Amino acid sequence: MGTSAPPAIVWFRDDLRLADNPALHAAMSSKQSLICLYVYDEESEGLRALGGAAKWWLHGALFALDEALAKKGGGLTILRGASASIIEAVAEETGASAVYWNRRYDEAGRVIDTKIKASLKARGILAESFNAALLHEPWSIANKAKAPFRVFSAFWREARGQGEPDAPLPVPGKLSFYALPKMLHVKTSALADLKLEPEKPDWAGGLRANWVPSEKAAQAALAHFVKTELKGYALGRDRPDQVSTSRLSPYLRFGHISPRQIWQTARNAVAPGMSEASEKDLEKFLAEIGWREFSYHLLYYNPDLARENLQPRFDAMPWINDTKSLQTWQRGLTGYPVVDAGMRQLWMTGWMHNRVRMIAASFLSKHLLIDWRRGEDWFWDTLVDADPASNAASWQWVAGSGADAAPYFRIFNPTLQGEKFDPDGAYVKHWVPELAKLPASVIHKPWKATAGQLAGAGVELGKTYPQPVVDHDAARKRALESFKTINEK
DNA sequence: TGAAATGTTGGGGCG
DNA sequence: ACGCCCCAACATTTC
Repeated sequence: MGTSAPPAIVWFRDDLRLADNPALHAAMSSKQSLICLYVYDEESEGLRALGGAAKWWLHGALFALDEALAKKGGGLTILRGASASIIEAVAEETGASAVYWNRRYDEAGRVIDTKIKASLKARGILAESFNAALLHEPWSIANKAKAPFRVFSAFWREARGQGEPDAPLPVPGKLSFYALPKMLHVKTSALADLKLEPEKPDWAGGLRANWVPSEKAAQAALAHFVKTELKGYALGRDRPDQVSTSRLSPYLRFGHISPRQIWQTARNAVAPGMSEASEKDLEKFLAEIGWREFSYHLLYYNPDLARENLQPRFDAMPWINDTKSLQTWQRGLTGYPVVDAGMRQLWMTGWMHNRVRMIAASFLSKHLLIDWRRGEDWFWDTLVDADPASNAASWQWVAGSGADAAPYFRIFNPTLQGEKFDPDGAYVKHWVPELAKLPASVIHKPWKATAGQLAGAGVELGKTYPQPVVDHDAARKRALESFKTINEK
């Protein structure tokens, strides 16, 4: 209900949850009535436009957040345009005395937020920002020389050494909302007006079938994971043929869940007597949270992480960037089954198993010698968890251009990787159904199958399934030669 | 959070 | 019985 007391604005961004939301918590604690905003900003300079899959996710996420707020008697107001002018205008028109938000770490976002904070303060409006997305602020972890870390293991040792992260904030109880005046001059948008969902063609069927973008679904996924998959995670996490990873990545990306919540739940689950998961399983899982933290650390200190090689010598890398072979990769038609399975899983569901991400990324940047940035772009557009830090940092890691990267000569053999981590070929059979009848002994190398095996499986190489787009041995040698050219002093 | 090439060892076949 | 060769099997190094 509108009251004469000034309201407080809660500006939601990549923190689309009610629990453990410091900005929301601070606004509640102020005892003011709330205005909950989301600004869809395609105008401010430098912000990277969301990819297609992320837009689809955001649509569902905003719908779910609005519903959750409605249950508390309010709702989410969606606005469209440049963040600065919108936030300032809403504050002005409603007489809000405070604006609360949770921090973001991409450079364009930080620049925008800094300006808004200054401008609000200049008008006597309280502007406060919080950490909702990370266990550790990127600037709070430094090495002995007070410099940022460039190596994960050292980073993570220091982070762990700082003690346990803060406990998450509780789910908020009663909220009181401010009734926005109907005459608000800032135009509000209906969710549908944002056109976040694909129309023609509607390619999102597989996404809908696999994901529920909400805070509630995030908590359910976490509970399910610690109950059934955490045990054995240390090994199981590498098996794309099994459901053994948490699949929390898109929930983290949009802030349906926080790393603090994940940390606490996983830790409590491994408390004595609570679970058969071992300390090792837990540490492996927490280290994955650690990689995300490290990625944000890298992004904060290297704002161009998605564009610039962390190792400048890679600027001279003789990439080939052949459009045709890029397309075989994007479409899952490289002729290497485990690569194709991964790329099709990505296209169909907006997500790919992490082990297969590494294999597919290695294949693009090494076997095809295509600039990792083309791959990063494709993942950005197709992943529901496309994250400004993790996506860029992981691509640089695989390509070898990262600070703490896999050495360039570490080239995955897609056949061996497939045989090792998808031993029965179940993952390939599911995502590359035209190979489903091949015996497991050749499923990762159909070009080595006998004529009888191929005929028996209804496979005709070059017709029903492609011949390998490159020869592994030759491609490997070519990659090593290319690397040599940038490695000479 | 590799794979391939090269080196070493030891058992077994065989003259 | 012995030396020689072959080659797994494993270890090391190289990319």
